[in-house]
Amino acid sequence: MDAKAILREHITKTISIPDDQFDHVFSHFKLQSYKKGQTVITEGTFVHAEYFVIDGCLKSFFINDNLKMFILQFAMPTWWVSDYSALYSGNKATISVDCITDATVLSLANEDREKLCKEFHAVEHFFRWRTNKGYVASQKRLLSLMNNDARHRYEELLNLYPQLYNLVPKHLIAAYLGISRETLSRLYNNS
Amino acid sequence: MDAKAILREHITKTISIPDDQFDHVFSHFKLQSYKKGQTVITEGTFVHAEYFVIDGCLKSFFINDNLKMFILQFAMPTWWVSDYSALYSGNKATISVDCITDATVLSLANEDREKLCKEFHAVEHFFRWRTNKGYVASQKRLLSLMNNDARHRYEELLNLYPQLYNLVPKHLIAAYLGISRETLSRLYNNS
DNA sequence: ATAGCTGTGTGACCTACATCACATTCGAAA
DNA sequence: TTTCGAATGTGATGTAGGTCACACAGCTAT
Repeated sequence: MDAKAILREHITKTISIPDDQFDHVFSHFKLQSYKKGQTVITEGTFVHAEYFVIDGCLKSFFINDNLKMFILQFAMPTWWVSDYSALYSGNKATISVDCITDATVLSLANEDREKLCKEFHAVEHFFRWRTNKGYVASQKRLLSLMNNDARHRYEELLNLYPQLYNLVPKHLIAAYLGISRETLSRLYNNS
Repeated sequence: MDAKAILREHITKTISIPDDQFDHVFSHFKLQSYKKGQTVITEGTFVHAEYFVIDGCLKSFFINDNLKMFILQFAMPTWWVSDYSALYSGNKATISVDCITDATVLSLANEDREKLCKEFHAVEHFFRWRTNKGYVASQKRLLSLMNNDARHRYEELLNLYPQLYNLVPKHLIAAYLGISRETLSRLYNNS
């Protein structure tokens, strides 16, 4: 299935949209390929677009003053990723996005999204629901972080995304869970 | 300023809307008063509405198996609060909402919000942006929870919402920060 | 093949915070 | 004004997870 079909299928889970309208919408997306390790959004620079993942795996992450990394999101196919705080506000990025594997994405510029939302009520509806889901997921993760210990969160993550176990280096999983790589290593080895 | 004017002012920060349209929108809201301690959403029951705070302070919270409480949000005037996970999905609530002080809110039923979003493109736009902001705030809090220690998060909270210090009992602030009330007490005494 | 880098395991030790127990203060109701 | 419960302070002690240090395995590029 090509990028266009994947996006179409993704969108039509939330709204229905006639072919010609979708063609118009799709014309605003740009297909981009990245190599493993390449950076898509760099902390400290302006953010112009958000990205819909077609293939591969990206991460959005924050690096604190002690150079410790925290991962906000692993972005798998059909997920959206960006620094939304920076994108919506027009400020410089505080988080970065890069590629854990070779990746193909569809990029959508901020002003194109806003233009499309204005043109088509249904597109606005789609993006409202996409963010709704993101918001709910983020709240869930907040609760889990406060409520559950590291082992519990680790099992939760692997249940939700079994692919991650083989796809993503363990120290990145630790950075997502909010624990050190050593603690993660001990979690699944010593009992 | 009455409830209608407060809502109008709140909405027109994001969209512009003619008087007659706003009147129609407003007619779907129901003004409700609660006493301190009253419950607005009860865990385990179905959720039908979301709430726009006119006056007072509410909290949305989760209680785990050990009866430990975690606060997701303090809802102050012009904030929205509900169990959005339950509201959007139609499932029973996993979090509760109650009143820290006497409170006045405008309730908006889920199907009325969806109806209004369908009727007026601008209303859909408004709700998209409201959720955008919530999503960004939630991500920020996630990062802070992973990145910063308790003292840092405490100061962050008080900077952002100085009113909370006098308005809200300390053990609730602790439940928001994800620490025990004892630890919070030690934070600002034995400094 | 060798060098070098990235990822991972593991021991020793440290620390922020939790938990438990009890004392104290304060505000609201009787 | 007394009483009672909710909120808060504080000491003693426990523990999950962090940090540091070092070992070693497996790629990749020369």
